[in-house]
Amino acid sequence: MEYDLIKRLSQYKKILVKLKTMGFVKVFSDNLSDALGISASLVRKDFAACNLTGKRRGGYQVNELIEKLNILLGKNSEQRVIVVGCGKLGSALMNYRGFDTEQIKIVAGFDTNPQRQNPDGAIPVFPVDQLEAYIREQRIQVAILAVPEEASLQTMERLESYGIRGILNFAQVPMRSSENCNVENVNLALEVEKLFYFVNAQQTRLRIKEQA
Amino acid sequence: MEYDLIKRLSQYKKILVKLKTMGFVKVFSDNLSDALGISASLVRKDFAACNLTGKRRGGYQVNELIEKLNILLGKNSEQRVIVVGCGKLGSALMNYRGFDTEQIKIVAGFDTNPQRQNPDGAIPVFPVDQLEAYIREQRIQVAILAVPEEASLQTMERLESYGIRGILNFAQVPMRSSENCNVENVNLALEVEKLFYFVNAQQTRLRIKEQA
DNA sequence: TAGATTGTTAATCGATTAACAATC
DNA sequence: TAGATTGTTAATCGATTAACAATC
Repeated sequence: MEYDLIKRLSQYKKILVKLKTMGFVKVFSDNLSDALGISASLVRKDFAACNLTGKRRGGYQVNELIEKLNILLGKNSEQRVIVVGCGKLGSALMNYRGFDTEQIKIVAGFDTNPQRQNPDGAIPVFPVDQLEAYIREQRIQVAILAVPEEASLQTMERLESYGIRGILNFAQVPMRSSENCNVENVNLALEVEKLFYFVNAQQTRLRIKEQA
Repeated sequence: MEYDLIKRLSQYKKILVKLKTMGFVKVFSDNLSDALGISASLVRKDFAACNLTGKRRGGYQVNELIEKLNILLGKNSEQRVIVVGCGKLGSALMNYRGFDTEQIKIVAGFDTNPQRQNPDGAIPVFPVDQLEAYIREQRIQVAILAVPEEASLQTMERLESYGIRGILNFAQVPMRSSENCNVENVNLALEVEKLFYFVNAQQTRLRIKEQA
């Protein structure tokens, strides 16, 4: 999975920004490995894979790393995203504060329900039949999908055909990525299930210990 | 990561339930491997690891699998969860439809803001100072954390000290699991970042191709 | 019996870490 | 120069797959 690398790149960047505010000019692979709980080898390997070079004795330049990581992560252009499906979850995501710090900007929402539409809002919400025009005119590449389960497959296919290249999918049914369109599935129920599995497993283990 | 196994167990279960409604009585490892896009060996290995046995010629009993998977995933008792932080995201999660089908029940919310409190709602929202009493009295083990970044660390520590064993964390700062408490971090900004990385990477690749 | 599928062992693969020569 | 840190190669580890003997 190349996914882990991207995740780490993003983590490196966050730490580097913090270090910069603390006055750091250079960092060593050891510093970053400590902060992330991974080996220094992996840090160096990641950097090498991304053509981020350091000096054999002087470590890596913080400024240079941040700048290059921003380019790699596409942070130098604004990251415009639309939200399709503006029910409770969708509209919560439209106002999610966690996006602000990451140059991610929700530019519009779309919903079939006229009561949720509001073309004049701070973040406008349009009817779904304007999706295609909007995506093509504004050259939108990434969408967050928060429609009810029934509509998810059909909506996903429409988004792909309109030229969307990346989808963050909150529908209960996980979707697979296609050649043109990368899909990240966020399955909240599954995450909660994992937690209960661990809680149960832990208690079972304790019970076995007590018996022994 | 044992995480992948749990994820697959949950996926197996979902498929098996569907197959059951279609009248299936038994399944072969081949059927499940096709549905999940993994090898049949892995299916058999997963089942062996969970003491789910089949017959050398007759495959696995669908009913038996579902039942045992439900026990493993803790689905036979109701999975009660509280939501801490009932802003837009938190209250959207309280009403998230995707939990219903998985026996996950949001039993209460907690918020410091009196305007959001509503002890008599369908899902009551209490002041945060009632957290400890509620968790201990109701023996709550799992919490969803959707508080603003400033409050996340402190709230997490409180939850742990009150006996919470699993936390689904929506705060921007990822938290590490401790011995007693398992933390799953949902970092929405990171997910969106991944998508842009792929979109960019794909376009870069195309550009390079064109130049060649 | 012959055929099919499990359960399990060995092989493969990819990701991470350890080690160390190159070099600042 | 001596010492420290990178960049890279070899070793390790874990997860997945392939293969096949056991057996229904």
